[in-house]
Amino acid sequence: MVENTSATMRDVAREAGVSIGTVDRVLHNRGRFSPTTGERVRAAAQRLNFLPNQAASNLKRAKIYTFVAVLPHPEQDGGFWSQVVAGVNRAIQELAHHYVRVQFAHYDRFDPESFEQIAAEIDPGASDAATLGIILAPTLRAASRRLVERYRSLPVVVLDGELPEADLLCSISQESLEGGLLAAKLLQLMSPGGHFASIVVGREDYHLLRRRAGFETYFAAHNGATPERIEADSESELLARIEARYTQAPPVDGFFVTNAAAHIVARAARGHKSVPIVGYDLIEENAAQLRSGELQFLIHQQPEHQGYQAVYALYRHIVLGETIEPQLRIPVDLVTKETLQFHGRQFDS
Amino acid sequence: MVENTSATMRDVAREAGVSIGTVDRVLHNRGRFSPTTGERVRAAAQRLNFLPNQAASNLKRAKIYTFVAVLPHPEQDGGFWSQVVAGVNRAIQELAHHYVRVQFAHYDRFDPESFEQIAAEIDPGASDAATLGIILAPTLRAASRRLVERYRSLPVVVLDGELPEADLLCSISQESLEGGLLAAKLLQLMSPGGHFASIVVGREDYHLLRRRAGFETYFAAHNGATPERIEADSESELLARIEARYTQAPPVDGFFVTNAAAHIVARAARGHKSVPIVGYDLIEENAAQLRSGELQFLIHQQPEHQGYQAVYALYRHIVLGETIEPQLRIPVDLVTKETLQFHGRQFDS
DNA sequence: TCGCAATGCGTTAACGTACACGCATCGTGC
DNA sequence: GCACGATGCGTGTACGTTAACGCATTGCGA
Repeated sequence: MVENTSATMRDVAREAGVSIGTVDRVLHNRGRFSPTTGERVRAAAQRLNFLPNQAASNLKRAKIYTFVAVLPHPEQDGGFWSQVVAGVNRAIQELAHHYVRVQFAHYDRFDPESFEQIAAEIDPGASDAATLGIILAPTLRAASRRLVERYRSLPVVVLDGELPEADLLCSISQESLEGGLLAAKLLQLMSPGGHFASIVVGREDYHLLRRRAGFETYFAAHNGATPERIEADSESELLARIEARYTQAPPVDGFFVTNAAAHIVARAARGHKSVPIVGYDLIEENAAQLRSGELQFLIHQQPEHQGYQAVYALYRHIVLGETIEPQLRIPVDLVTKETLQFHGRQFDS
Repeated sequence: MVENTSATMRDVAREAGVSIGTVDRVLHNRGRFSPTTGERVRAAAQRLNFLPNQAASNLKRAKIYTFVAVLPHPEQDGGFWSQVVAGVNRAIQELAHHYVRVQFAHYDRFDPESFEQIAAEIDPGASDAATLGIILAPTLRAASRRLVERYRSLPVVVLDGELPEADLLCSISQESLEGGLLAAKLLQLMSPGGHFASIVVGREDYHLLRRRAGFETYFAAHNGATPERIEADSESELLARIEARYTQAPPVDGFFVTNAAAHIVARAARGHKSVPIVGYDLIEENAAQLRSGELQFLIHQQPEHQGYQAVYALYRHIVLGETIEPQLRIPVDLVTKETLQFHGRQFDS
């Protein structure tokens, strides 16, 4: 399959008729060699298919790689972000001997000011403790864009969202359109011909708007219906809006909640005619309401996995120098009352 | 968070008042040290929270690790297994410099003889080329059990299935019950009160039987109905059985196909009244029928990811000496006609 | 008591790369 | 003709672990 015994610098040196010090300078482009020597060394490396041994290189360098994870406060969105943090921490554990350190910088998902503040604290300098890579949850679209722009030199991994037109190392996320399309199909199965509403909490979040777009696309293609839109800029505002909506006509036959706030919609629905709700994220409140039958379907987006993969993407790019796939698709993991039991002890009924 | 500068063997040696050679012998348990020294070294290691630096260890050892992947022929199950192979190959690529080699051993999923034959060829010896770990797809349950028993000394990673009562390093798989429960719920949404049938191709496959069990559990709990069972031992036999079934009463209102054979059921259904079909796996035929509307839902189980993770589980256990989670849950990734577009270029409509 | 084996433990040379040093050589300016 | 900087390249050591080697010390039977 793949040749296992790759050539070493010593081999290249012998092949090129120079010392391994020269090979090092040529391959790392740190001057002090003549053009002809450089050419000879590069040719030799090519010929022997030389690839540096990262283990050895790492061992010698023993430099500390600091990444920063820019995420909403862990307790926001019903603790959703703490699941991302857990995945980041698991990766840190595994990478304990690989000179990787991750700093957390948490902001308030509903306060762009707080984002700007922590963004300013990132140190992209050249010191030993300087930040070398960024993990970013782009719930605040404009501010996130500015962040990427500001630290243009640093690789950025975006998770749980998209940041179009930004220059990213990689984005890790579910396809937002996919979730919206699936939610639409499920709601239509549960209430054929019904009048539905999609809910976005935090208008700045591109990911949520795209989920809504997927949702609306489905109906546009299937029965030409236009679902209603409900928006809010905080969870308390959402609660009030849903309660108000219940007093108006026509009645809503089902809700698509584009983020973890489904439990709030279900709470507002208590005491009224029960309608199906499809939402996102396996946070505790949502799980409880799934179990009680107040929510029908949840789309889980494996936040733990996303956090874990984000750290590894940076690690593999920065430390190992590997090429990273620019997109990592997170599957649409559908959870119902019956399948909750397979999602970890904390949700066992 | 986590201390980054972990202690080295030299630190442990100083702390315990012995040489680093002794530390090595104690920590690797290769004799030639007194019980008291052993205790002192272990205590020192504990105190300093010593964890070996894998880069250094690997660098020195430079031994080749050979794994074997025991899988059905890639083209079986509509090419499903070639997707697993692709994931294995991706992992091999990434581990090119980490002294890992994987041999493929393919068997015929419907012929236990062929399994025994390749099983006999595994070399668990002590030579340099000896097999050090096994990746196994347990579609043939009894033979798989014998394989694990026979090479008891080797760690085994099972993927795309379960092998209860066997001593495994790790199993990577969707929860079979989960898929069955979800399929049942979807079919019931599509044909409320309908009469359904579950299909198992290859009675030896425990995974498929468990999926059926999940399916039947759902109905037992919800309306007390008992879905019908259809079985076959090859795809051609299945085709015949389904065609025959269409001539009998009562009509079936929906099929749950527990593996990739959904396209065969859909083919047999042509010309008859269309009923919903829920099946598994995003192979080409299934994707085409999903697009044409002959299949309604497919449960994708990320075969590529499973193959990739299987290699890494062995690598992390054998080469890095890490502790492996005994279960890796693969999410239930639900695909519909509308969301097919997000599953790679080959399925673009 | 001697001798040989077994046991206990320290020393040391790799593994492949990074990087600081330092020795030549050559060209240039005064 | 000498000093001096720039250029070219080799040497040596360090990173942390492994494992072979070999020097002590102890045990035990004769």
